[in-house]
Amino acid sequence: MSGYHEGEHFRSLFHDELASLFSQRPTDGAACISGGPSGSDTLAIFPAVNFTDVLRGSMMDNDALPRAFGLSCSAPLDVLGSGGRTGSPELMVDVGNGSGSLTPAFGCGGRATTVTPNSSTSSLSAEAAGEEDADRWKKEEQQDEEVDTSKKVSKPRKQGVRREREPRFAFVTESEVDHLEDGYRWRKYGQKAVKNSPYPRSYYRCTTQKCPVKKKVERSYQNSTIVITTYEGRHTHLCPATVRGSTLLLPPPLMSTSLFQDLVMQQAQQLNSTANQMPPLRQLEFPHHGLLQDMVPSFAHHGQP
DNA sequence: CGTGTTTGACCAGCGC
DNA sequence: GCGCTGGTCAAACACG
Repeated sequence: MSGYHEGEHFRSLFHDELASLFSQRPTDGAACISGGPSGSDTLAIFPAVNFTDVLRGSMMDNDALPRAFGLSCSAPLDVLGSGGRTGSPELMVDVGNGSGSLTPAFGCGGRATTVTPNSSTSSLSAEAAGEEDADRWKKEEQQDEEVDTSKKVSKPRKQGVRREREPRFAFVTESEVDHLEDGYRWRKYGQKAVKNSPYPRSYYRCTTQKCPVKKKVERSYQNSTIVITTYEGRHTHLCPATVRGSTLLLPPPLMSTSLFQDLVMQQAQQLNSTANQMPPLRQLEFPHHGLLQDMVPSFAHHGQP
């Protein structure tokens, strides 16, 4: 779809932040989980927080995630779609500096982050493109209201049906593989060249019937080892990898990556939903890998509408 | 044959 | 109006 011109600004910020992130040298304060896709490690970067605390806290406290990203709890989250808008609300993380910059999420609040060779480094922006979408959707709303009387569309478009606002979450992963295994099955439906980037952007759709989730995968033009995965929407089904027995059957890297992404998405979605609607997730135990299995039953609940 | 990928065409929105 | 760009579609193709 169009209207992503604001996204160019976002992408610019995005890449700048990435560049600064990966140019930083390690210190303490960055939490991580090990294990990653395709045999590499995944580091989940959080600004000056301990991931264990994030997870533990998040299981018990809806403010944990925004705190983890250095967001003030007073105004960390702006749930769009509340202004009389229909459809699912958009989760937008206002990073709190008023500029829409991703600095707190990626800049680690002035702290550096460990990135080891051979490692895959992941960071998350819950609705990284929130601000752009806010504007875009306002426009779309206007267009929706104007309804297609003037549009000459060869293909029939749903009339009178408002597009639902899907939550979007961007993951930044350092990996040599473009399409990171995350436990879900995806069907590629498009690929486009990205402006100012030698790397194309791939479009994937969840293959599960009626599941609206899509994701975009592209590489950073500044650092070809960085893969930016943007998820849009929420799964209406269980993770196939989880359903197939248990994640214990998955190789550890896959397991942790999937669970990590699931976890963060879950958290973001949980933050996005009205409080207390979701069943409480079980407390996690970290960093014991084996205890990750305890997460599985909990995650079996998420993605449920 | 079912599933997934590739790829060119198409559409919509924006800026000039 | 035109060109550019992001996003999607769908036919052709590949593969197990």
